[in-house]
Amino acid sequence: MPSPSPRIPRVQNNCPTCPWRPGTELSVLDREEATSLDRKRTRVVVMPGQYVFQQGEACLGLHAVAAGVVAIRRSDGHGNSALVRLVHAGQTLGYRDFFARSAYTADAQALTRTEVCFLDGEQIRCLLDCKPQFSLRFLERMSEDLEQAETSILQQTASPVRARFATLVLALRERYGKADSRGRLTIDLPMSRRDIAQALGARVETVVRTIRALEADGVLRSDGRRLFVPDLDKLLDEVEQVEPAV
Amino acid sequence: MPSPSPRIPRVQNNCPTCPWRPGTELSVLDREEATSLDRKRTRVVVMPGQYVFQQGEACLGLHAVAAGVVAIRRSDGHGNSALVRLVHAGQTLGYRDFFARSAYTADAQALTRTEVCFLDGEQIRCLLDCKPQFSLRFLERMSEDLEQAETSILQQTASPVRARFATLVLALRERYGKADSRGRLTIDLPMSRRDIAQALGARVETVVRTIRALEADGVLRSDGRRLFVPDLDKLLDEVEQVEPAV
DNA sequence: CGGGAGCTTGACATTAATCAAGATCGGTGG
DNA sequence: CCACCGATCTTGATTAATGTCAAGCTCCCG
Repeated sequence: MPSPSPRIPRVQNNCPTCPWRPGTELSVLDREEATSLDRKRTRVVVMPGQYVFQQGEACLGLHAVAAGVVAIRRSDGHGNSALVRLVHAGQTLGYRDFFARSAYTADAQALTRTEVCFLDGEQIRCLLDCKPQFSLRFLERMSEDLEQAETSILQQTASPVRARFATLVLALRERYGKADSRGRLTIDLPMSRRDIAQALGARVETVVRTIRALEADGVLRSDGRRLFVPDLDKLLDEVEQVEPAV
Repeated sequence: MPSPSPRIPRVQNNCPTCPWRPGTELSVLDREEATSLDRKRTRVVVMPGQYVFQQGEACLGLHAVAAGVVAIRRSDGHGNSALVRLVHAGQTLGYRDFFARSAYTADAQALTRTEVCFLDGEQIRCLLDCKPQFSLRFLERMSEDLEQAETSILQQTASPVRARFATLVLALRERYGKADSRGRLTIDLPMSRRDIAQALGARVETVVRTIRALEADGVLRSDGRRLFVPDLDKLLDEVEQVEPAV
């Protein structure tokens, strides 16, 4: 079933029984460990536009998204910023700077109403020390993120905005799309034009025009944040590059 | 010859006494552990242009660069590729796909004559399991790499090629530059124009013109792979963006 | 010497950014 | 309920940055 989080699961208010835990790095913890982690856990509700953390703040532990979507942004001092990644319900958040023992080097901004648990750093470090599999899970997780970051670097120079947009839509499909019986796809984008632009490394105007162009070519139709994709293959074609035959 | 790495240290042919080890993630190993790792260690010499590993190959362990420089490249199937990072003597190599338990997702190409040790995966996994600090060191290392990758994503859209080139040169300064008594800098780039272009996400022609422009503005002089920077401040200024006063 | 790879330059094409209005949407207070 | 407001989205005209294509050049290596 392709509907990962249309309705937000009722998240239990403690770690040992948290329905998200099996899917996270915390899955390797036993009940006792989860319980002790839970004791110092705190949870906050973050409204759209608000920040879970911001660049420069001290990183004192790990976050876990219980509901909602969070955008990770990097910005320089000149008003430029890039949306580096989305973090969804059921994922841990802000582990990078925690492991680097540095202050936050990115902003985490809620895109929707979001609930976030905060896990005490000292306890996490303790678990990292005595539970090798815990570290290993994070090594895997960070590998994925690094892999995606590198893909994104390559794509930014190798593909035009149009193809990058298509790639983004396809990536969002799994979480935010649903197909009808005829295979036609509806995708509710979790982000604004501005966010899309920052994720693609382009300007808002360029994103809008790109969407128009795709509409003109019958690849999709767009209504605000809702996209209709009548034929997935056409969208997939957009990702491909023109390559002269040998 | 432009002597890329001034003098290559005489690297001992075994892990426990390897002069590089203290600076790597392997520094947390005790003598015994290093010795056992050494038993299955192999070492190869890789000539410029040759690959330590290539995209798609199975990843069976870790590499460690004993001498030389290795470029990590990602490429798509259309002849595009990006140079995502350089790995220098004294650094481990290829850990990302090892932790992800996947085949290599990048190429590692020697830029100079390079010597590389290969460490058996099974032994590494064993150490990861019983030596928490070993994993932690890799978590730190990967954090840095991820941080740099994200910086690079931002920079690619936030700064023009000229500023990106200046940033690259400044990053290479520490390893490949030397200053004379008057603070004038000479930097021997370890890479070709093509490599520079791929690191900047630009075309070779654009890189050449950018260097010309910097010469015209007196920021540096260039002779093949050798750069002269008469005034470091001017180069630092190139990294800055124009920002209107408040 | 000769040949090829890497480097350089020029002319030109193209993508995407910039600047400048509008249009639309969503919330808020009258 | 409606009018207004700011934020977001859209569109058009223009420009700037970079890519593309096509030569020549240079240097190293056989």
